[in-house]
Formats: sequence, structure tokens, C-alpha cells
Amino acid sequence: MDTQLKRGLLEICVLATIKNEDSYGYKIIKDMKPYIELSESTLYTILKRLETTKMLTVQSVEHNGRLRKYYHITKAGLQRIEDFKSEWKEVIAVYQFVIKEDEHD
Amino acid sequence: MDTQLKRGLLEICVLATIKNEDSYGYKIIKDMKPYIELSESTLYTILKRLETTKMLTVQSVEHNGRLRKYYHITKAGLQRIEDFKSEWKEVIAVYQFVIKEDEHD
DNA sequence: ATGTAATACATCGTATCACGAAGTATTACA
DNA sequence: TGTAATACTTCGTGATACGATGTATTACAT
Repeated sequence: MDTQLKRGLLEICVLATIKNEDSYGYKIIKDMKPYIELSESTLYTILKRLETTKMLTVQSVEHNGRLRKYYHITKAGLQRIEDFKSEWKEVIAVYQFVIKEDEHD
Repeated sequence: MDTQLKRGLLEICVLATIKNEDSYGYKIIKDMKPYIELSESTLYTILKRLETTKMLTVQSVEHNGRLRKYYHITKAGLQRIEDFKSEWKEVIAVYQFVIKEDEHD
């Protein structure tokens, strides 16, 4: 998918991925893959940002002797998804405008 | 609209605006306004970029003693819109994933 | 006549952000 | 013994939306 088009979707998609169940970096990438691909450097940048903006919280959990960082969505994160849904109406309006066929007169 | 969300839409929206009729900067902004707002600096940056990538051609036309730069979409520009339509299927898939309700088990 | 808004285009600097490259470290399996 | 998969991190770069600012003309109101 075009990089610019992804910009508005990546962050919200990460939130959606951890919405129902806490998850960690490597798994988030795999879960998102069918819908939208992103590199590790991109994901960890986004996770850090979402943490800074309090959209999620982090907890390190030991797994097989190694630490895994589990991410948990916050109320603000859930609200962010709701806001996205509202904004989507505007996006659809733009799309309709773009695909509108020529009115041959 | 959120800046990030706009990133994937602005360029294509400019092309859609001039698709049926050649237009110039100031008018493009006004025509786009109901769907998506952008500043003059943003638009002229985009127009320059679309010219560089051969998505449109420019022609200066005298109007009321002043020069207006009219922009005309090219074949490549029209193709760009078609490509966007194709890509939209992926965008919708992402959206569906984001709004998917929790499966309470 | 004087001021203000609208029209029309251009440039500069900045902040945000996706991403490739590279690195560290462990586990699993051939 | 080597290679892939797992897991997280840092750094530098390029793309791009946007505010600020500037130039210049026309139109209209005070």
C-alpha cells in the first residue's frame, strides 16, 4: 500500500490489533500483516508514540526466560478508535468525490 | 480532518478536481473545500510535485491582465486516479478490521 | 481617497512520520 | 555448526503538510 495512504491507518490499526487482547511487538506485526504491512522500526516508533500519548500502557512480562513487552490499550486509546470511526465519514465523502464520473454534457 | 489521514487523499483529490476541467490554484482550493481543506502553501507544493511527476501540465493564461496558471491532467494523472481506486479495496479491508467488534466469548 | 477583502502565486523553515539499515540477544532446528 | 525465527532498539534520511511571510492586482465599501 502507498506510504502516504498508510499514514492515517497504521496507528489506528495497531490500536485495533491490541484492542481485544494485550499483545507484543513481534505478534502485532504478524497479526497486522494480512491487512497492512509495516517494518519493526516503524512499529516500535508507533508503539513509543502511542505510549507517550497515553493511548496504551506497557508491561514487561517474562516469557521463556526473556522479557516481552506487552501493550494494553487505554480508555483514550479506545476513544481514539471511536474518533477514527467518526472521521471516516469525511474520508468516504472525499472518496466519492474522487471516483465521481464525468458528467458528460 | 487529521493531517495524517489527509496525506493519502490530498494529491488524488487535486487530480480529481481538475479531471473534468482545467483549473488554477485559487479555484482548486475553493472547489476542494467542501471535501477537504488545504492551505495555499500545501496546494502549490502538491501542484509542483504533480507537475514534476508528469501527472499534469501547466499553461499560463492571461486573465484580466494577470497571468493565471491553468493545470491540465495527463494520461498518467488519470491512471493515478484508477490506481487509487484499486488501492481503495485494501483501505476498506483495513477499516473493516479496525471497526470489527469484539467477539465476546 | 483610503482602507480592506478577495484574488493569485511563491518561498522558506519546521515538525511529523515511515522506513531501511544495522545492532544485540536468545531459542529452535537442520 | 549454521541458519532461521523470535524480540526489541537506535540512527539517519526522505517525504510532505503547513504556518508564516511576501508580492501584486482588482473590487468594493467608507
